[in-house]
Amino acid sequence: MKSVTIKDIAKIAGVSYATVSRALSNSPGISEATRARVLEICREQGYRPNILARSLISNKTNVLGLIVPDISNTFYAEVAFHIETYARSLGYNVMLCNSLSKPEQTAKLFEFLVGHQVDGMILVSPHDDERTQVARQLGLVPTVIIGDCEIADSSAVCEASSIRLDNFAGGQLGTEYLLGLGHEEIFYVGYRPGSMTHTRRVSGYKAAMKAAGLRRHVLENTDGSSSVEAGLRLGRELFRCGQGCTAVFAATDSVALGVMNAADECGVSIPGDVSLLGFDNISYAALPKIGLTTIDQRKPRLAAGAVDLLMDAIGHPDREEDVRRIIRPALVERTTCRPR
Amino acid sequence: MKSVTIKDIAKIAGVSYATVSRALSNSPGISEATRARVLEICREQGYRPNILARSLISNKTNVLGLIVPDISNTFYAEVAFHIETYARSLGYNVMLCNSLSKPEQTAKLFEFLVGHQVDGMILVSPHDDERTQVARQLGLVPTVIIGDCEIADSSAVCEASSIRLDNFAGGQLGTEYLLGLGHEEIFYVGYRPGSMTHTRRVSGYKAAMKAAGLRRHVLENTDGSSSVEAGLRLGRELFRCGQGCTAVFAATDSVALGVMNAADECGVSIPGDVSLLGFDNISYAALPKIGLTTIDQRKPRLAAGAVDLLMDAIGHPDREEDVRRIIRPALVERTTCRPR
DNA sequence: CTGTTAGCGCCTTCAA
DNA sequence: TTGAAGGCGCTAACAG
Repeated sequence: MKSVTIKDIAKIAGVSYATVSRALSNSPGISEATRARVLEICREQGYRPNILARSLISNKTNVLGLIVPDISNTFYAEVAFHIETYARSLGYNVMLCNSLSKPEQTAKLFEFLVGHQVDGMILVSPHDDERTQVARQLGLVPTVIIGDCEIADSSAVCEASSIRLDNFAGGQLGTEYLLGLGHEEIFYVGYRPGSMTHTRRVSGYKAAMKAAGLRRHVLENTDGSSSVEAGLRLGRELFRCGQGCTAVFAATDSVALGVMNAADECGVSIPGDVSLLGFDNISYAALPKIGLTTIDQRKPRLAAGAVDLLMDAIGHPDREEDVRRIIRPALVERTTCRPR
Repeated sequence: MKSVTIKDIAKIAGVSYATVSRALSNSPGISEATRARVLEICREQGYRPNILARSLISNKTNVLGLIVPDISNTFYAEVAFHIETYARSLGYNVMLCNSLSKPEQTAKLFEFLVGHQVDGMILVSPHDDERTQVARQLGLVPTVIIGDCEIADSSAVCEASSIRLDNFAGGQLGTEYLLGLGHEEIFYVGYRPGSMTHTRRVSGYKAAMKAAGLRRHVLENTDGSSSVEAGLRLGRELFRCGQGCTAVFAATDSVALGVMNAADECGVSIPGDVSLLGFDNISYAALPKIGLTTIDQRKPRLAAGAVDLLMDAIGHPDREEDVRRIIRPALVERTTCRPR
């Protein structure tokens, strides 16, 4: 497994290291003859450049760090896929890490990636305390955050560019859609306090309901995270004491899935008795048996936007300003909503 | 963004580079006093080691390359998650790449990762031609393949250790389960020729059917890959010309999902009229509304096994033998199968 | 056009 | 206990 270096090639070709280096990097100032000969020898010997050594000099690795909570969650997996694909097309490679949404773990990973000299970092983080934790490290390397940059219940703001969906508009859009269908008793289920994302979504819902002169009903989820189980619990609660609800706007698709399950249990038909609207458009939502109508997070755009922002930040390391990109949400109609 | 180096620290502390290096690496032969002082200065200055430079000397990066077809596919995402988590616990980081199952892309990625001096490589590849492509590169770095190592329709074998599910046993196990439920007209749907994995699965099915003295029915999928759409097409074909089938054994869960959908369309009840068994146990299968009974791929074990094999290969680079680990399949009972 | 030299950031002998 | 010097693989001046 001993790898052949530029020196070995030089020796065989009977030239200096520098000449070999020139031949490899397409530098000018070398005759076609020697270049061809050197390249040929490289091929024969199975030479492959040591990218590390190269990076050490150029001070550029062409590697981006990417931290997501959990790659086995389809939402993050899709975002990661798009980031990787797009970054690669721009000549960058991605080093992916799972933070498990643990602040200390995130900080460690950040540290590690910086040590690895990544050219930039993308942090996907829906947890406010995670971002609070890395806040002080943000100056170390150009960073883009996917998600909210503000921290709920505080005035802190991360010093990094960011891109996110307009969650307020999403909450509004979804609510107005249900309103347009003739629903009036619309319940917002699964609001998770302490998350800026959730706070914005529910605000959109409230604003739309208020504008329509209707009563707002919010079921809070006090779990640490949104899950099918949380949705199931909340759904049971809702359907058991059936309060005349005709439509449910779930805080996330996972929660919606749980609500669906609860509806089955309680003999509530969706969309016969109750319409159900999700938020995120995770891939499960599109499954034939699910067919969840939902608000799309526009993952490809989110991913591409984040990479673009990062490229920009890398290109202008001295610029002292951050930019926030906010994407307009879109409604994906499937089969879980019906006019009243 | 200028990073502080060991030299800067040395200058400030008024010692030599070497002393700083010793302080950082816990080497013996340095007084506690200076060590403490140096470390303190490092903290103050925000020093962080350049892992690249370190790797250049040690000839070890503590990075593993991981190539999967597509991380947005939940199956690979889960495997990747387990690999990353386990590898990290062993002090390794993972560099993840999506091959899109394109042989040339895979070869390029392999090349890149080798150039990056990864200590080892894990290749998840269900496509025979992809492995054919990288076969010649396998000697460059310790490699473990997750999946079949043999190539269908050829006698070629990859020179690398490998780990995979016992697909033959899985085919058998599933078939025997359906048999035990009293089914006799069992159709194997979605066999994809040219894939060793599929070939093994269908062989298991055939063997079990033969042993029971029953007729085998195999519906081939001539698409390049297994998908919900392929399953939908095959399911329609099957249910339209209803040949007395009472149970379907789908080649993969994705195919099973498509079959479910086709059943809905054709007014066939699952499991009322027809039992449905999948293969893989992707996360969709566990969703309440799906509840697919299936053969589990045991992803955590697959992942851990692959990493263990790789660690072993890295530890013994001169060993000239490959090992094949084959995992026993397990049945996951949910709600899509019923006694006849 | 080609070779020599220095150095990227770090570690590791070998002396002192 | 500490310092000086060499080198990992490669690039980038500067000479020749």
